[in-house]
Amino acid sequence: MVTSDLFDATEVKEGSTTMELLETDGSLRFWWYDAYEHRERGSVYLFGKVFNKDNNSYVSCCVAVQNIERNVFILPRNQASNGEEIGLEDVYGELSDICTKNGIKKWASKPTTRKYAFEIPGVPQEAEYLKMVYSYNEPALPANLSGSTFSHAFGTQTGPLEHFLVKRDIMGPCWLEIKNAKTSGSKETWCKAEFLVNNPKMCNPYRDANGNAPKEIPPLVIMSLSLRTVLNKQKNANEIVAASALVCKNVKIDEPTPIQNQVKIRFTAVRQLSNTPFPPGFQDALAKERKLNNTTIQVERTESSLLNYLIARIHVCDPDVIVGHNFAGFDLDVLLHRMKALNTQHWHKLGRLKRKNWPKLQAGAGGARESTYQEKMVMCGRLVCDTYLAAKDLIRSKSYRLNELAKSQLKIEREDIEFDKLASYYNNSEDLIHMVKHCSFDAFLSSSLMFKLQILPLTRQLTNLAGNLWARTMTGARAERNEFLLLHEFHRQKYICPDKSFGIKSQAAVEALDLDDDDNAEKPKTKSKGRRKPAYSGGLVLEPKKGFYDKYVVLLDFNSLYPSIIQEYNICFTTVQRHDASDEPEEEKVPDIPEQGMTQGVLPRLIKTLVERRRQVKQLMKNPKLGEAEMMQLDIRQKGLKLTANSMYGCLGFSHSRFYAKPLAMLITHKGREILQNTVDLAGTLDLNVIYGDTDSIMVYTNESEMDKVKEMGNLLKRRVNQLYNLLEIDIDGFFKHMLLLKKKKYAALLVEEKPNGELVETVETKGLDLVRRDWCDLSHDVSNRVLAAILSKLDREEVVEQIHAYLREVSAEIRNGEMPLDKFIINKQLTKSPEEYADAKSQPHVQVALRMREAGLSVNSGDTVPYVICSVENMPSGSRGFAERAYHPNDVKNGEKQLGKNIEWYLNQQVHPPIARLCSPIDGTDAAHLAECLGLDGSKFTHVSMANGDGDTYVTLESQISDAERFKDCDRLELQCRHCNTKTTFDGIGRLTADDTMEYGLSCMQCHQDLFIPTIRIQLTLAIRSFIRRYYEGWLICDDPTCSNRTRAMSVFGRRCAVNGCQGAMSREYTDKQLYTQILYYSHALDLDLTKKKYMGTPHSGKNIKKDLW
RNA sequence: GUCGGGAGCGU
DNA sequence: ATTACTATTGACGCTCCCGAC
Ligand SMILES: [Mg+2]
Ligand SMILES: [Mg+2]
Repeated sequence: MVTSDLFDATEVKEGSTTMELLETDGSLRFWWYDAYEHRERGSVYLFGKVFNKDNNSYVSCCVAVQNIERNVFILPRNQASNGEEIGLEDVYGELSDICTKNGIKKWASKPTTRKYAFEIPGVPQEAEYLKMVYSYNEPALPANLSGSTFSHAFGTQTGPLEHFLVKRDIMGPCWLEIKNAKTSGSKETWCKAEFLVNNPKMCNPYRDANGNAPKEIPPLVIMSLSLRTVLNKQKNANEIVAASALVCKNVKIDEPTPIQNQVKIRFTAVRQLSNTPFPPGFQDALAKERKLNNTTIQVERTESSLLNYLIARIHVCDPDVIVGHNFAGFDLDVLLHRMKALNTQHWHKLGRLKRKNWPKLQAGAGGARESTYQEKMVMCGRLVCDTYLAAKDLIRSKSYRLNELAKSQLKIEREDIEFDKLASYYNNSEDLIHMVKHCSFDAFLSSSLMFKLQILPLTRQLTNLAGNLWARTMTGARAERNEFLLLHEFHRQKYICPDKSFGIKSQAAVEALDLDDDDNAEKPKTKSKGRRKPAYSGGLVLEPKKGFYDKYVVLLDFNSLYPSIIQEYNICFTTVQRHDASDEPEEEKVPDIPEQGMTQGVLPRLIKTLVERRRQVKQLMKNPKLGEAEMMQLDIRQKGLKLTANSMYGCLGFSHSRFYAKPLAMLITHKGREILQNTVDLAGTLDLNVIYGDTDSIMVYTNESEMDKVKEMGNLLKRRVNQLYNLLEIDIDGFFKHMLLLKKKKYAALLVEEKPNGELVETVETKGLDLVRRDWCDLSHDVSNRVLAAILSKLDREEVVEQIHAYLREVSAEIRNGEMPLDKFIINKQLTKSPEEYADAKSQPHVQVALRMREAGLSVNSGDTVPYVICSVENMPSGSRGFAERAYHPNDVKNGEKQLGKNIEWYLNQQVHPPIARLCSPIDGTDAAHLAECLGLDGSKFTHVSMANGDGDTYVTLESQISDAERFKDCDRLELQCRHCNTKTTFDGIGRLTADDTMEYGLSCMQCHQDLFIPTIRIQLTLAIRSFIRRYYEGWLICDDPTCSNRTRAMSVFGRRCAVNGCQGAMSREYTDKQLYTQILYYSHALDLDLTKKKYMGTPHSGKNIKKDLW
């Protein structure tokens, strides 16, 4: 081993007691993964593992780094108010006074050059600062400090941990080489080994002889916890009745070892309920169970003894990671509440730092909501891996309860025990055993989930990229990760970074306040719940050409658009000029892109390295000889790099970020819109039919069925687009054989992929439809899926409609017969606040159900998904108070307490029909009314399309599906007067069938067969079109009730309701926009040369592009 | 139709 | 000597449902 020769064994004097832990040169090699800062003392406790050579195993270890010093950068003013020059001595003088006033006794300073590129106006790009160094033992300088000789003081609030990590360039969990580590006299932690370092510079990331960081990391001890509680209503406390743990002693997180192959230990502790003895036969049943499953089941009399047992086991196992489903939102707070109430000794063994004082706990029974910051701090030294939080971050699911995740991720059925009835399990021994096993099983499930979702490797990767705390990555703090990444990078480049703003107003807060003052009368900034009103405009979404496409659509998509824009245009804090001195009022102006020759900014370079590293990793992954473990490691790396690059943009626009830079975010989205629009325009010039596009993608309808031609068209556009940019790249993302495009962000398509062997594989891709949303029940999903499958199939359109109708009749009968299980009727909705915080709870089913659950003693918090079923209640209290009153929890319905029945008609009307109607809206041959009838519903509520379809949506209909004769049968023919014979005849288009069944082409009079004069045609056509447009805008409305003959142009105040007394009909346009569209389309077709050519495969004798002339 | 409230998909 | 404290939210764009008026 090569060591730095500056510090060698001579420096290490003590260590005889820890000889087995130190290296031969006396240094300590330590893999750290968590830290705790002691702000006032300027010390940081690093937690991690060291190798114990005595018994060849790793032990937990803490290194307390002391004497971390504050660094404050003082920016001198150019001139004093009296115009005199200011020297650093003047600044020093004023600073001395300020220090005395603030009680700072010892400090040092020296001039230092630093750069600045952030949002505080008036700070020069580069300047000589007075760098002030002093101990954290001394008081902090006030935030936003300034004086007569200096304008700013940076870094006054920076804590020791951030300072240490940034200065030492420590990027997440890694091996550290610690010199001069001393064994600490007093044990401050529960770690097996403990050291002190009195100089932070003694801690450095360990590099091997080649200057690389070692790849291997120590195995971790992972403990999964699961609790069972009973709500004591008198004391309003969740009391613990059982606790289970599953410990994996030797987890190599970089290897994909499934949980089955891990070395595991299990134990469970269960106690009596109050002072009632266990049910008869329980001890015998336990003995049997222990033998059968070879597990430890500890029986305790009281909650207090149960907790003592648990804490003791935790201490012995000394886990590095604690796993639990909703551990941070429930178990942790409950444990702390109970240990405090029962005065449990050594409660702080839950974490690894010894404590004298209790943190402030959450109000309430315990486990009511996410743990407080201080509560989480108790855990320091042990990482908390909350599978509930992680799952929310990593996957989309209908619900994030353990049941659902076990089923979808692990393919394991978990029994749904109703925790509000937990006490009843104490009635007999079988039930109690069952409950104990269930508790233990949950510990297993949540560990399994952790392994399956690869939570530890992924979060570690992200942490290593950003250089923050692993424990923070695990709680999901995305913005903070990004801050650390930038903090590290800008510090390396000798920039002064923006300070974290606490109470004081940040740039963003000031801005927000200004806005509020300006238009106070306007609507509040928050549109709904926590979601704010947008601060600037985002991606461009093209108006879709709605309809069904039965030939190939090509999807092209820019590869990570926003990161690429940052690189392409060199967008960075350091490059974009944005302190607009000229124009004060127009704050919303998008800044200009930096000049071409400007040196590459920090941000673009950062992104570039991320992208390049990802490319390398993906290259490595192509190696077929890779083992499973290596493949997994590479894939995690690749994912982490992508996530990190992509999150950069979002954080620029985040108003609470330290690196908030709205102008940069605005510039990026502005360029994004510009790029997409340019792409659309370019496609237009290539005669490609762009049917849709969203932010970074466009879809082109090829009107081709042959893959080769389709590819050719896609590649043509791809080539032409990519010529325009240096780095930015568009790529073909897929080919859709059929596609149903309903609305912006809502479509389904048949994706065709070519396998390496040339075989074509079709998969259905569904975006945004009700099908993919959890707030529609499975019944709705199932029916929609079937209908969608029919629509996307290659069947004749008529057959499709027939099939759909038949299926709907069949399924509605099935539903009415009660053949559907209850599960199919469950609707899931998330709570975005605590249930009692809803102002209008009465009209919201999920809130109603949540409140009822809470009343039953269940924990329901903000962020939980609430399942409910809409029932038909026989004796509704006077006045139908809305459907929310009829919402019940599925368990209540199952138990049949109040004889609840699913409200079949409600489901058919509200859950099945609307999504189906939306899916079928572009499909000819059916409509909402018809679909309703098939479902056995009252179809008359829906306007018949034959009468009027005033919805305003026009659909692309397929030339191949409908003959022109059919489509244009209701259109008025074009009447043209001939200059030669002066007769007015009906002109049937430039290609037409004459009476003797022969084809006739060209612009000639039907009577005298002389050529028609083009300007006359133009005038007559214009007049005709105008008359139709006028007819449309006259806006005659008719009632759709056949018995009512109301025809009016007056728009009712009741919207579409018919104004005639007693009439229940709805008003709709007599002449609809669809009719107008079809009419104009007819004229266009009648005179379109290309279409006529295609249609009749002939050669017209008059060869001019008539269409262009006329329009 | 408007406003308000509530869902959560999309990029 | 002890204690308290923030406060923890990536962005924007686009439907869809309920209710009152
Ligand atoms: Mg993309
Ligand atoms: Mg895309």
